[in-house]
Amino acid sequence: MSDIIADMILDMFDDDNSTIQIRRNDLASRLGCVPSQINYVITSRFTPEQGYRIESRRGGGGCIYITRANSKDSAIVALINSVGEELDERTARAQIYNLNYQGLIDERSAKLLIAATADSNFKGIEAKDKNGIRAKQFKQMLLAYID
Amino acid sequence: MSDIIADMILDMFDDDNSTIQIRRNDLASRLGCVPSQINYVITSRFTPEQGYRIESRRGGGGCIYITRANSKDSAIVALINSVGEELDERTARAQIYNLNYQGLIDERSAKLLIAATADSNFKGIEAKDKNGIRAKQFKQMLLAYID
DNA sequence: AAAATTAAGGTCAAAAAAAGTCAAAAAAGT
DNA sequence: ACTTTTTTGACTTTTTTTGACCTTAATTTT
Repeated sequence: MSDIIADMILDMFDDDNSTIQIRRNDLASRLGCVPSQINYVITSRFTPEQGYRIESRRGGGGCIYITRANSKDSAIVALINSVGEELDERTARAQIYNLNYQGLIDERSAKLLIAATADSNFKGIEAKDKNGIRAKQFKQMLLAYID
Repeated sequence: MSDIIADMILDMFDDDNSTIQIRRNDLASRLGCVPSQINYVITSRFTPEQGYRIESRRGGGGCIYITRANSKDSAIVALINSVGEELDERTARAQIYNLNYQGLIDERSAKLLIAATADSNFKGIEAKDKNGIRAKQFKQMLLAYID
């Protein structure tokens, strides 16, 4: 079942269309599965490591957006994969510096990334938590950059 | 529906026109919604924090005025100062959207800000902590932007 | 001029419409 | 047998929609 759901989602992408929109309940009832299975599929197979970014809105008219990185951005996706679950400030800085040096991101974005990942934003937060948040944000921001 | 209403309102603004006027009942019946939904949209999406000011007159000939703040340079600084110690995802989003709409930040930066402030980055973190981190990051990122 | 009527907009809370979470049970691999 | 992945469903949270009732202002009637 999960494969079918994943295929269905993949089929919704077409070449010029890097973002799709799904209604969770619709899709679930069309496929005859419970709605939460859609979440399962999304969280297990449409991860940042695979080059996908998820956004959603609850409430009336709500839906789930899935954005896919396109193939020319493979360098950034590769970097995302190298990050793992945690990321410290030093490493983040180095990566950002490098991305900018290689011309993969512009200077302003590099500045925003540096600002976001600075340790001073996380005062009082346990190391494990902050490095986890930083890793997630770093990946999300890079994905946002490329779409 | 609420999106349609919001768009309709946004469309009424043009460059030299920072105040618009709407007749609540008119707009509601034109769009086929109940009048109070107009209030809902206004209070949820045209808040002072987002740079809008609302005035209205009841009674015969009454109407609602919406004024958009058009402070140019120091607008970002003003916004930074208006953000307190905590910031939730929803408010962040609204502010980012507005900054971009008013041309104070570019689209890519808006995307990076949205990505950084997304709630999904903070799974498992206590509300107070995450809103604190978000507030700090938001301010730091905006400061980095205007550098 | 006062009273009544009509024409606005305002408020608030309940109901509905989504999506999210989490953990237990089931199935599939190894 | 044990481990990982999938399936399910009960419960939560967020956001939107709707409607009944309230307040204010302008207009009309007495």
